[in-house]
Formats: sequence, C-alpha cells, structure tokens
Amino acid sequence: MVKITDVARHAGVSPSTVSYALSGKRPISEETRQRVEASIRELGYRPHAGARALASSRSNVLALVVPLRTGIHVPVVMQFAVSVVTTARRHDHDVLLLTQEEGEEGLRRVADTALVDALILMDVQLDDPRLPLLRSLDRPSVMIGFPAEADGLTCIDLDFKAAGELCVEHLAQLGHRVVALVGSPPEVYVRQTAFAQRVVQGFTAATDRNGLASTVHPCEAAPAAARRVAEQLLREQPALTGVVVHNEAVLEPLIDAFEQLGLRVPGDLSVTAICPDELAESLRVPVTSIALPSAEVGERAVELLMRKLAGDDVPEATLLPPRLTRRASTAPRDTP
Amino acid sequence: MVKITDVARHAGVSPSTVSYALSGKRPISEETRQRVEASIRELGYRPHAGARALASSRSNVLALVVPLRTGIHVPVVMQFAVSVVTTARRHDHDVLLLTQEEGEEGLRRVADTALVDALILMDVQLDDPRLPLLRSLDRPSVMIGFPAEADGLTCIDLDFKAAGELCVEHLAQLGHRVVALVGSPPEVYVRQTAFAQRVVQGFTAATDRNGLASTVHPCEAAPAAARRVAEQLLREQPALTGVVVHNEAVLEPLIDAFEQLGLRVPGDLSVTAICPDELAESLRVPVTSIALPSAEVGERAVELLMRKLAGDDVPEATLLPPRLTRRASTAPRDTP
DNA sequence: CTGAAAGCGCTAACAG
DNA sequence: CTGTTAGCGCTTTCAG
Repeated sequence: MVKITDVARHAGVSPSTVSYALSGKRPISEETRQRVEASIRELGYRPHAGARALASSRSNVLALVVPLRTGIHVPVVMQFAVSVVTTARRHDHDVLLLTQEEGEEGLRRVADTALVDALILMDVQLDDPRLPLLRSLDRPSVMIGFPAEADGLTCIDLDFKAAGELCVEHLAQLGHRVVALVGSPPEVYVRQTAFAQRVVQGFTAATDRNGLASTVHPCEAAPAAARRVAEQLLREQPALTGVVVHNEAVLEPLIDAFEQLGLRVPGDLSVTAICPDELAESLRVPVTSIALPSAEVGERAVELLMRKLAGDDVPEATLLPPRLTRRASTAPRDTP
Repeated sequence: MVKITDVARHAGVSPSTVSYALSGKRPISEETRQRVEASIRELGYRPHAGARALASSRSNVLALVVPLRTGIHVPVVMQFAVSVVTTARRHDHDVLLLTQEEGEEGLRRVADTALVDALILMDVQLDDPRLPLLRSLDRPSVMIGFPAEADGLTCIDLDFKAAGELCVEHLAQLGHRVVALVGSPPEVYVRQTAFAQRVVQGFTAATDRNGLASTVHPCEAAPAAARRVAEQLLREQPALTGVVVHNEAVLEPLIDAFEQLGLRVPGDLSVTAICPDELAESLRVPVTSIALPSAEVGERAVELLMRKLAGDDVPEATLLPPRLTRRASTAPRDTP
C-alpha cells in the first residue's frame, strides 16, 4: 500500500505538504502542487479513510435511515436514496444505509463511534421517539417530514399546505365552483406525519379565497370506502365538478366509482391528486397531480447537512414548493 | 469522548485487555471481563470506528452497488438492499450505498481507501466492464447475477433454469400436454444477463422430459406484441392449454389478449410466470409465479462475503432454488 | 510558502 | 490469563 510518506518522498516534499495539497487548507505554490499531483498519480496514492477519519475526526460519511413500514411507496424511497447518494458524492461524502429497524440504538451507534459525521432520517412521525436522541447527539441531522415539536432540529419536506392550495387554484382556474377533498384515512390525521392536516388547511384556505363551495372527506384505504365516498359526494353535492384526492390507495377505485356512477373524468368531473407521479401516470385516465419531489428533497437535505457540518446556521424548516403536472383528468368546466 | 484508556483505567486493567474483552480474540477471565463490561457500560464507551479501521485494517463496512437502469423493478432492489443491511448487521457490519453511476472509479475508490472491506454488486451484465477491476481489487466481492466469464469471482442468483423447469412441472402435474414459453424481448437473449437463456433451457428440458409439446416465443415488451404472440399461439397450437411467461411487461396484456380471444384463464388456459410477486398478485387474475427471492439472495450474498473475509473458500456459483406460489391462474386441464 | 513532529484511538505482536 | 508498547496512516499544530 502506498502512503502519504511515499508520495512525499517521491515528490521531494514533506508529508504535510502532500496533505495540504490534497485538502487545500493552506496555500501551496503552483510548482510543488504540480509535483505532488504527479507523484500521487504516478504512485496511485489513495489516502486511507480510517487514518483520515482518526486524524481529522471527520469520516466524510452520512447516515441515511430508510423506513421499512408498509404503506410507504417504495420507488419514492429509492429515488430519494439515490438522490442523497448522488448529492453526497458531489460533496465528497459517502452514504451509509441504515434501516428504521435498527432504531435509536443504531443511530447512537453510528454517531458515537464516529462512523458517520451526520444523519438523514426519512419518515419522521409527529411524535417520533428519536427526537430527543437526535437533539442529544453531537452530530447534525436532517429529518424528512415535520414532527410536532421540532425545536432545535432541521426538517424538510414538500409544502403540503401549498400543494392543497395549488390543486384548488388549478381547479378554480378551470372554472370549477364546487369542489371536494378526499383525504387520508381518519387515523392518519391523528398519528403519523402532519402532512395530512396541512393539505386540508391549504385546500380550505384556497377554496375560501376563491369563493368555492367545498367539503372535506377522510377516506379509508379500501375500494369499498372509495365507493361510499363517491356516492356520498354525488348525493350531497350534486353540483360537484372538481375533486382533490390525497390518498394514494383510493385514487383508482374512486375514479372507477365515479365513472360507474355515470360521471366521466374529466368530462363531468375534474380530478387532481397529491401522489407519486408513477401512480398518476399509470391510471387509465392519467391524473393531474402534485408529486413528492423526492430527488429535490434528497438533494436539499444533503445540502442542509453540508452547511451544518461547515458550522453554518440553517433554517429549522424548509418547505419545498409543489409543482403540478397537468394530465388528462382535469379540464375546463362545461359551462352550459 | 471516552476512550479505551479511560475504560482500562476505570476497570483497573490494560487497554489491550479491554480490546480483547471486546473482540474475544484471546481468553479473558470471567472476573475481569465482568469488570471491563461494567466500566464500558458505566462510561458509555464506544470504540472509534476510524481508529479501529486504521489499527486493524478492517472497516467492518460493505459496499452495496445498486443499479439505476430503468427496467429494473425497484421494489426488488429495495428488498434486496434491506436484506443486505439486515444481514450485514447480524455480522457486525454496516453497508455503504453506491450507485451504478459511480462506475468503476467508485469501486476502486471505496476499495483502495479501505473505506469498505468487501463489495456486493447488483445487476451484473454478461460482459460487465467491472469484471477485470473486481479481479484486480484486493478485497473480496460477490455479484448478483452471472456474467459470461466469472472465473475467480463469486456469483449468486436465482436458478433460472430450475425456475423454467418448475413452471413446466407444475403445468404437467395439472395435466397440461401442450405448452408454450413467452420469453423476453429478442435483444435480452443477446446482451444483459444470461438468465433468459437459462429459462429457455429449463423449459425445454422439462417439456422433453415430460413428453409435452412445446414452443418458445421471444416477445417485445409492448402490449401489441403480446397480442400478436397470443394470436400466433392460438393459430399454431390450437391444443395449447399451458403458458409460461418470462416477461414482466407483457404478462398483463398477454392475459388480456387471451381473454379477448375467447380463452378463460385458468378455465381454458393455465398461466404461470417468472416475475416479482407484487406483479403476480396485483393482476385481475392473480398469477401462479416464481419470484426472484431478493431477500434470500441478499442474505446469502452477505454470508458468502463474510466467509471470504474470514479466509474461507466459497463456491464460485450459487444457484438458489426457485419456489412456486400457486395462485388463481393455473388449474387442472379440462379433460373431456 | 514549507517542514517537523505530536498525536488521533485502537489493535496486535511481544513478553511475561 | 494479562500488561507493555509499537505502530496503523493521516492531519494539524507549531515553528520557521
């Protein structure tokens, strides 16, 4: 194995000069830098990661904790992970993969052994048990999602309130005057993340602002429940022409139910959703939707961590703006 | 930060004794072990990963290289990754996540800097450009899939030949006498992995053995192609009652085509597939299938690496036995 | 702008 | 069964 002293000897400089030439932490004359770089290339020198970590107390590794819970859309997790790895590499860092299963002990382990410099946690719950631990660790972290009480921590996620608003604005622009939100199952509004409530807030704010008639309907994640909600909507809001769906599991059954009840999408009813693009694209009638921007969340999460590692202050909360993709399921209201 | 000398002093022993108590690499009297463990717990000692790696030349980290190519089923990759992490943890190792995108340079980097002790590569191609590199690295690796020339390397995958056989045996046992294989697109038989040919070999061997009439049909990954193949099958093999599908993309369209042509599944035609369970389960008629056992592949891959790291010899090729899950798409042949 | 040298915290001979 | 000690390869003061 070729080491820094070998390079130093070969280049006719001291080991520290090689180190500084590599890190750029102090000025090196152009000429010596050239010599050092040539020697490095010629000898095929690679600094030993462990030695580096020991001497510098920086491993240049980030931990990424991925969820295992069912009900989480796998491609979204994967997209996010890839984006974290790619961005981390741009900043000369690697990524250690941990599963939620490892729990708090796993986080403590990789942090306390200095195996990683910082942590990224996905799928953060409202009352996440890892919050106190994160606060106590001596390394920075970023959470995807917003817990109930995030003081002193750093969070990032899609701006779900704005997403709810954007769906409504889209429908309003198309001329729709009576709209409904079909939301997550009731239990989601209690535990889990706060995003469900946020969507409702945004939806309501926007319908009020635009003077639209509106209702909100939590919905179980079962086709039968979708059917019931569809029937109820038609019964209670016969003038309904726009629907926002924030519930991946019932999006397809809901549209099926509407069509079976004699409503064409988008002819009679425009439908927009907050769901992964994959799902929105794959339906019989591709659905106008707002996706969780996983790649962007991953990238931004890493960049927040890099700033924290550099000692900079970062905002506690980062909300990413929603982007709506128009597809076949929304159309201007048929104005008679 | 509490270090090994702190623990040693607290327990009234030498640092090496603490080290050996932790590693078990030499006998320690029950009594001192107790004292050391108590001190460790009391002081909350965590060995520094970098220092360990430097002194022992073992990082206890494995690299996992995941593919990004489209056409790879994401949940399978994820399942595999989770299984690798879980198994690695059982062996006191962590997992560094790399993307295919990093290429050969990435592999060289993590190996040469001693950031990882060993590597796992997914999605290995027949003529994978990384093969020579893997042979030249000073750390062991395991590949998921079989390249054309794997001498000196270690591979593991589903036994696709046995999978082809098992599908046929299943149909034969149900009384089917005339069967067909609908395979991958023609180009897959050329490049990519060898598994497509293996399936054909197994299929043919088993039909011969069982005295079944059979044909093989490569098929493009498009619904129209599926339709054409379905029509061709009915025209050329009117007595056909069993089909094996090894082509995720056309499984659903193919079944649709058969039904549109007046054949009930499984009433007139039994269908079995080699595809992810998720897909098989999600179809209108759940399909009897053989899945890629990703969790098992991941687990076994890690175990192979552990044996190699321990200096043991391991087989170059490991073929995992297929397991068939019966679903609604296969039934005994209607014997008039 | 560059060198010398003191660690970083741990493991593994070597010695008893 | 346990202690002493010499590194592992790098970074970073300190000194010039």
